[in-house]
Amino acid sequence: MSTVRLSPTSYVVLGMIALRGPSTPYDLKRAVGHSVGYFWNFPHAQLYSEPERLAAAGLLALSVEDSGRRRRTYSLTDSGRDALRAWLASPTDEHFQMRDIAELKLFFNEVGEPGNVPTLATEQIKQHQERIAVYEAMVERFGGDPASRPRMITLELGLEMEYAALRFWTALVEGDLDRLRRARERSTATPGAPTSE
Amino acid sequence: MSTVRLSPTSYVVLGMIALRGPSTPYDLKRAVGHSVGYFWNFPHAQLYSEPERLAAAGLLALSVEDSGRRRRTYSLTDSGRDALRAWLASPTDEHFQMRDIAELKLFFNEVGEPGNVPTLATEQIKQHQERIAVYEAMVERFGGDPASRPRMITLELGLEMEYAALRFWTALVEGDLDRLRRARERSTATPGAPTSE
DNA sequence: CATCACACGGTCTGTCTCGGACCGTACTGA
DNA sequence: TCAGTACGGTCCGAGACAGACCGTGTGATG
Repeated sequence: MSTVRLSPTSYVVLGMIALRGPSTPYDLKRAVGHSVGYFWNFPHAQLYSEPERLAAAGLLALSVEDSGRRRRTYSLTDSGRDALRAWLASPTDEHFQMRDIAELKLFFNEVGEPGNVPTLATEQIKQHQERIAVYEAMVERFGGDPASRPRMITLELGLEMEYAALRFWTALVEGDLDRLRRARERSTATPGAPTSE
Repeated sequence: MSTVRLSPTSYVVLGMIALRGPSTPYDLKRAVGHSVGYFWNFPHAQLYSEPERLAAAGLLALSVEDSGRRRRTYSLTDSGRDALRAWLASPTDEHFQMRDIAELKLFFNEVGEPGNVPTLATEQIKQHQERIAVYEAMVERFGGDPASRPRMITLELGLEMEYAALRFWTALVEGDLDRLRRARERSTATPGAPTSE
């Protein structure tokens, strides 16, 4: 019941249980696999340790069922729901973080062979196309279901990002970054002044 | 001289030293701050411990200078350069990872108040605009310098991503995700088949 | 009926990562 | 001479992470 620091991972767990109802870690593991997992990956071991922490903090309630195989089912307590709601309503200060090995390699490419870049770009184009196809398939499968509609919205963000990357690597391999730049400026209704901090 | 596992962080260190020449951790800290740091953040403490590991593995050479303040200067060894080059030439298997708290909140928003979403979106729009302004300023400052040109290219990727996010949140707040979708499809020369597997 | 393979459900471990608090040391200028 | 502040660095505890590993049921097979 002591207070703990809640990390994003904590909120993923709370959130998943809020959306799905009482769940075992294994349930979470599978559910995460084809939803949040796409844009916030973490090892499945966390889905066993994290609920334990949250239960210790009183945000989840544990009920152990022992018929046949041992199963720990966690459900949201009132204070768990409160914590989640408070987080959802709180301002988001951090900017998103990208971790892109390809971008790193590009940054340091001067040190290596010039030939590396086209290869890299070609790989990336393929990967992003594949990922786009996966996302599109998900939209196709679940897009019709009104119940899952709200969660599908984040897919649009994901797609937008994938396309952005795809356009970049394509332009790079075609040596046409300027056109990219121009298209970008055209596509956005004038971003306005940077609202000096 | 024993072998170590090289993480992306290791390559950031090797890469920075390759680009800048011999450096102290503090140099790296500052250099990272206004370059790689934008798309691959890590705590500065790593910039003290990581070079040590790399030196132990023979990829960096340490020279301690003791005039006045103690300074550890690391420089690239041949095998360090080789390791970096090999990495640059190696295929990149992992997809990029995003960590976006705002996206998480959006995903779980059904659980909270409906009013949260517009607020969130507005915040995000502002943040992305600010970040775009920072990037543009960097382009303006360094874009003219041919020496730093290669490294500027990654800024284009960053900008492309920022604009993608900006467009998404803008569309969301305007309730016009469909237009976003259509614009996306128009903007890309047909992505082609997902190249099975 | 025995047993084997395999999906299920879960645990554990060691190593790295992450922030952030904290601490001397020089230089600067009042 | 002293305070303030940039410099340069260390340390620590909590979490994140990958991945090896392990019991348990179940259905197929001989």
